[in-house]
Amino acid sequence: MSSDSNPARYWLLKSEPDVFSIDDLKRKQREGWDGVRNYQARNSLRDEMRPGDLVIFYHSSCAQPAAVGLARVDSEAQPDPTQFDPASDYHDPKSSPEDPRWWLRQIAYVHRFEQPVTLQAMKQWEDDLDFPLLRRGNRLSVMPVPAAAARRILRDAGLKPDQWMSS
DNA sequence: GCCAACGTTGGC
DNA sequence: GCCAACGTTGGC
Repeated sequence: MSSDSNPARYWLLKSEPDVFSIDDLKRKQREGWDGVRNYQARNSLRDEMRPGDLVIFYHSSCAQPAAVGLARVDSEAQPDPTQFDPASDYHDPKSSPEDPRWWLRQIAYVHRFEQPVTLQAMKQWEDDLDFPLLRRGNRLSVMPVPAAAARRILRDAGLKPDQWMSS
């Protein structure tokens, strides 16, 4: 729940569907979003997200890059345990449990779009709405989504307002 | 598979 | 602190 003066924010999380898709999240219902190893994305995860914020789930590096569903931030920041695991691809020997470098959030499934909103379609918007995804060369895997862009995506995905507003 | 864009690393 | 080299991302 959020007050008018402190509205929920919107985020976009990229995932390669061959690795972890919206259907995987739907099946598991909740997932620790681990493996983020970029400082800007880390700062969003650790410092800026709040439980209850909505997440646009985006499929990248695939035949049809697109926003494919909705999720919700479902925890405070937690140290990403993969950074301490020498067997993990995400192991970071320079990090320590006393001063973790990488953080994650639990993400809860909300909805799988019946109509994905493709990157191609978003690029045809008459205005990029200051959406970082549409900026040239963008590589962030965790990014804020301006409210106007989030509304546009949800509308184009065929959702009505009462299907996504938190209650 | 190509390659533009960007982040990180490390020598100096 | 600069910056060239290198690695990664991700659309195409």
